[in-house]
Amino acid sequence: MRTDKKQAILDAALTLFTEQGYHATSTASIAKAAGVATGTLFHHFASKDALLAELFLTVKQELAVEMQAGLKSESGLRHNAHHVWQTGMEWALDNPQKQLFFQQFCMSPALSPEIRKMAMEEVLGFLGDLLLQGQQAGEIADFPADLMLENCHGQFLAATRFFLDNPARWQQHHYQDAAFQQFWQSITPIHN
Amino acid sequence: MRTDKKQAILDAALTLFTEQGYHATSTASIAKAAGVATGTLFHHFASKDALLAELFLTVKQELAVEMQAGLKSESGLRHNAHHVWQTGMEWALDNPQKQLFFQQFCMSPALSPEIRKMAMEEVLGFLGDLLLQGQQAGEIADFPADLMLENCHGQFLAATRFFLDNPARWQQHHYQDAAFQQFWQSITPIHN
Amino acid sequence: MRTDKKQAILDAALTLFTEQGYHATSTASIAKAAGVATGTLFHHFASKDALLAELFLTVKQELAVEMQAGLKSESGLRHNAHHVWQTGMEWALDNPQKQLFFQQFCMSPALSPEIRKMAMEEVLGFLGDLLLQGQQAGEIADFPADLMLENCHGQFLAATRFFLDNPARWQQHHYQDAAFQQFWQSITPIHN
Amino acid sequence: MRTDKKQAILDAALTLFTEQGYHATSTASIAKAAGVATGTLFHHFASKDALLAELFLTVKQELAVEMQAGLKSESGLRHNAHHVWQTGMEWALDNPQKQLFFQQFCMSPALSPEIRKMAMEEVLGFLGDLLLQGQQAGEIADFPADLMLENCHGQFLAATRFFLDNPARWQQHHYQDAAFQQFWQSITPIHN
DNA sequence: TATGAATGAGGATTCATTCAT
DNA sequence: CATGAATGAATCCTCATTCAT
Repeated sequence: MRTDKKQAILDAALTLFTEQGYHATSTASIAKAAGVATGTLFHHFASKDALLAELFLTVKQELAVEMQAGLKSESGLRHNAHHVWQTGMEWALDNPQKQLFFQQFCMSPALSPEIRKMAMEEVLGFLGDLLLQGQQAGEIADFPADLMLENCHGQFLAATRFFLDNPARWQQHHYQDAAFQQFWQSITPIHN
Repeated sequence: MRTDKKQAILDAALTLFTEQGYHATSTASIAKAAGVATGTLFHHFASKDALLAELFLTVKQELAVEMQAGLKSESGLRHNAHHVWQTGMEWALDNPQKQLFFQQFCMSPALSPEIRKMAMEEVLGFLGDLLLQGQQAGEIADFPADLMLENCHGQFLAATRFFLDNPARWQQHHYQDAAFQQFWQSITPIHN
Repeated sequence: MRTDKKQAILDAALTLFTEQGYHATSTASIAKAAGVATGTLFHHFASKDALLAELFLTVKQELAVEMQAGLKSESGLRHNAHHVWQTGMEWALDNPQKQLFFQQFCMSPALSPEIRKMAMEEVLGFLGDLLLQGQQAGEIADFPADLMLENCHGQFLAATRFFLDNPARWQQHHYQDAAFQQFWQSITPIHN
Repeated sequence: MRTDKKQAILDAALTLFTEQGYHATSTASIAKAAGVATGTLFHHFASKDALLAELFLTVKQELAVEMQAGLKSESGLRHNAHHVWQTGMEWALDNPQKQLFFQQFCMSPALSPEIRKMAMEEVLGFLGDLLLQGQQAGEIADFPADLMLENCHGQFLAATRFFLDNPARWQQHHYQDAAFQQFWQSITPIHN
């Protein structure tokens, strides 16, 4: 009951920001959609910017938690990589709103660079570790880690974009497999 | 002399939209930065939206022209792929403003979907042809073409993002090579 | 303990109203500065207006009490006049916050005219009596009483304003003397 | 025609600020009273604060010009002093709105200290010169100049306050005379 | 008494667009 | 073509006040 209205505001903002964009969404419309008064929004968030920032961090954290959940250190690297990729894709397809939100705002100047960086490190941090372990084990190609990380991120965004635009394809196994296969090939050493 | 002011407006808009975002940039500030009166902007563009659309198409076309310039049908596929990739990267690094602009607006709801689609097909069209030829020749992996195209786009965006953020890396050959290598591995058949 | 919080609110309001003005000071900021919850303010005062009114009357009364304290009917008029002037000045300099508050609000439309008039008569009432006695004794010039009263008030405000702006001057005796001397000359019969 | 609307805004602001106070007057109401759109106000003034500042300086300058108009260096000091006092009083009574405005805002925190100081020096500057000349000629009492200036200002404010509150008194010559006489006595040496 | 979340009307300011010059 | 004053709807945010706890 304490966080009821605050959560309602976050939910409404997620939908509206994603559908209309940050600037095109008025705080009044968010409040209305959340079923609260305009003042209430500003009781919980210092400003519209602060609302966006908190929303972004919240969503990003949710994905991060999800992806790290089933990692097992005893499994092989390929297995773990596939698990992370698959979990991420499924989360994105189960939460299209959130993925579209993320897709849109991870490049937008509406979000302050600090928040963007903070959110990125939260998710990409553990991925970086995975890559490094793989390189040491010789299972991952020996490209510069920072470049690879950015590339992985780019492929993940592209894949979710594609399947969100063409949901029917997600049901076809060779599409699912191709998406991961392409990703995996790009980061593994050239033979095998 | 005829298009002097129009060009000045386009230039100013490019910079301001990129730095501040579409909605955060007022037409008045664009006019001021371009050294013209507020009214002048509306002599050359029907609306702010129209200005953005024209700017986006202009920039996109510039990149498309650049990338297709040196293609030679008699060269091998890998050669041509590398040429396209390299040309694209160099254009992006030579025109950071434009690349950042593109990066930002190709996902933004500020741009109408029609314009976005129009621009995309202009660039990705010829790339799609390239991929198809490659698959028929067995030089490109047999993944679904639409998925691959999206993935290529994603990797290109990721690479430019990386090198624009870390310009010094572009001078290091192993970074340049790794970027292309990762891309190339992801689309070629399993290396045996 | 009963009036602890009420007094804290009055104190905080005095400071904030003086520094920022009535309308620029929110009740929330007063409550915060007083260390109480927003609602508490409205348990002790019916409204923000009522808080200002009570504060004004309180401060004004304090000055009135101070000035009348040492009056002795057996002393000469000049002595008593000097006593009142000096006491008033000292109070103002010892309570700069309160004097500034008074200075600001005795002309402001934030205060209802009734409150203003009530407060004025409280202080100026006994001064009017003093002046009248002096005129009857031939020690005070024969100017219209109402005009003189306003003039005295104006000179008092001017003097406190001056010494509050230039505190160091108050240590110089010829400044202190000159202030009173100017006041005294203005109300005594032509010196022959 | 150029300054038509700007002047209308200044006029409307003068009336409304004086009657309701700065914060209690909305920019929308000023625009409405001036017969212009809300946006127009902000086309001519950067902010509500800037409008107040410009208004204050304008009004103050008008008084300053008026008071210095008929000064003649060949006239005696008393003559000039009376001229300045009388001119000031008449201006105040002819422009009650402006005098009330000034009365209210010369102490209000709504006005920035810099603007206040600037305005004061404009008016009080030449008065300071007059006083100094008088002291050198032995016609003005030898009180500290800065203190005297503040005192003169205070008496002027008090007198205009009185006559604006009691307009009928201004028709009675002994009231007019008494006001000046009190002022004059306060600044002249003790005998004569 | 005390609290502080909730309210929603109201306020300052911005901005795309128009139009008379 | 070019100008820039004018427009007024729309926006973000504030704030005095209430009330359930």
